[in-house]
Amino acid sequence: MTVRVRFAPSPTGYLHIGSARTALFNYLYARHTGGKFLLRIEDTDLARSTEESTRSILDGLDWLELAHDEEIVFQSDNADKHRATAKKLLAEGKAYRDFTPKAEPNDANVKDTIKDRARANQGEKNMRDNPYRALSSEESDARAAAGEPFAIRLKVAAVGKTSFEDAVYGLQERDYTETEDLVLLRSDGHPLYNLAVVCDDIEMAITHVIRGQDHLTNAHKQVLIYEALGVTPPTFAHLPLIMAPNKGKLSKRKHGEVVSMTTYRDAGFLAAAFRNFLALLGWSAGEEKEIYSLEELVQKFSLGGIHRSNAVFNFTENDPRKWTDDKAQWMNAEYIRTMPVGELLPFVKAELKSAKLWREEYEPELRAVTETLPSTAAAGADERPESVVIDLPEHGSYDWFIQTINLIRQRFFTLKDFSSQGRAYFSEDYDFDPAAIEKNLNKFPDLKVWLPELADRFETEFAEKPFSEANIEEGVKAFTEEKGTKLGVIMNGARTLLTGVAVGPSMLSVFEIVGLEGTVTRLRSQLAWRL
RNA sequence: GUCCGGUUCGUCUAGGGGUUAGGACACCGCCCUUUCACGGCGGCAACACGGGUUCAAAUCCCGUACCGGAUACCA
Repeated sequence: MTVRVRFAPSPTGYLHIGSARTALFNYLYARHTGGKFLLRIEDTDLARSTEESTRSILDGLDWLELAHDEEIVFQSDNADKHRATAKKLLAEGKAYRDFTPKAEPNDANVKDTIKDRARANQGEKNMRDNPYRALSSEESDARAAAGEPFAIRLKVAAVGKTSFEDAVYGLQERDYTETEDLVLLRSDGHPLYNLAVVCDDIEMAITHVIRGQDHLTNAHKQVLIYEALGVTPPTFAHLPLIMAPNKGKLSKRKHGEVVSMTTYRDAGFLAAAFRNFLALLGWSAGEEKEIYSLEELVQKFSLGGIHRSNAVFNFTENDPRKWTDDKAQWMNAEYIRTMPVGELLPFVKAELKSAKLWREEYEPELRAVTETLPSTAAAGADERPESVVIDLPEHGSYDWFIQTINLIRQRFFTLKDFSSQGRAYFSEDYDFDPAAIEKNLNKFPDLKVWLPELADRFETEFAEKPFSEANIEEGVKAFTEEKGTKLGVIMNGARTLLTGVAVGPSMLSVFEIVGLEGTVTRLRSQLAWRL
């Protein structure tokens, strides 16, 4: 039988990290088994569901590149079928009408109210004491015909237990006395979650239900409905939860943006890196390896590798450096630094475009995506050259662009860095970091004269000679000796003027990448000095 | 309360009767170096607790503690 799984979010907010992982695991399982990955929007809670939220969830899945098969199912479209199913169970005597007036909704702290009620019922609560359970069908029909409102509840047997084999948590058993006669249909005719899920899963021919562990007890209720319907339940696989650093609930309200997928997209994360990170939160292939391509994840994924214990998504509020999980940040940096540059290029292009730094000269990118480019191969490559600049491509050309990206990405963490820290490589209009000025320029006032002087030297010296690393090094060293200063003073001063920041690749590479003309102009510029 | 689940470095985790308890991130140190958030090398750091079974327990069993989930005419 072909595996069919589904991701079934309720559209009451953006795609958060927990749902994203659930979606990913469903996707991986489907691809691993050659099955189908379906999407169902559980929008039956009219009050809370929004179209905007649906769109945002779709955006998130799209960003993570978790493409679904077949048409999206909107649960609200199936309400009639759900009602029909409830009525069928009623007709068969497997459910009954409950004429108890609907309890007052206490919106305030529903959760607490429920808990208090449950605690109050402790010990002696008989789940089968509903007076309408035993009402004769004649009387029930009569009261319904008279227009008396009623909910439809499933008639759960008095003795016995539900049981199923969870693919993650193993054999799960629950005594009937722990489960009340659950409501299938509200008195206003609105079908309830457990009914809707079972009906839809049957209709969609779902074979494996992979979802959060918070649904474990729902699974028992759903098994009851499957049994009443005479349908074999699917295989359940419940996932451990992702918790906040204090091991409490990770919530949108309390933790805000860190839990939203769009945050990561907007912060310059690569979907591949985030997927990789997510996959390792609650699942492991049982080997000492961290970087997995999507293909490898698909190939190695198994329900058996899913953990039973919750995982903490670790971050520190109010610490800009640790605004999100360290490992996620590292993973992203690792991808940016080591993935084939051809694969990275489209993302860099998008980033530069949005920062208005993209030039048509960089364009012939098709070649890049298909060809393997100079060194810095895939993740796991044994060596990372300090500089990958090999020759002197025309400044601003396509080849120059590739080499520049390859050079600067070695110290980058996100795609955003290409347009912020890397701005000076693509534009003459870049800012100077005051700390860099202080550290590399102000401390050595002589540089105000020396650097323009160096520019003159470069201009004459490289009129004929190629402006290449070896030659530059020779020139700068001679200049340094003449001035009786240290190489670092000149280099770091130049770095600040040329790039605006105090950190970056080897200065020789920077000179070469910026080019003779740019270097000369920037060394002569007094812009930074005025700050 | 009751039911269900969980507990290995700060975090993600490997290991499921005999291991110096492994890796990754983070942190710290050293090296490289013109800078650095790159890279290299190294360090710190964990089996929740108590019983039992066994020649031998992180690993199996029981209990306790703690954490989480569930409890609804929400999804």
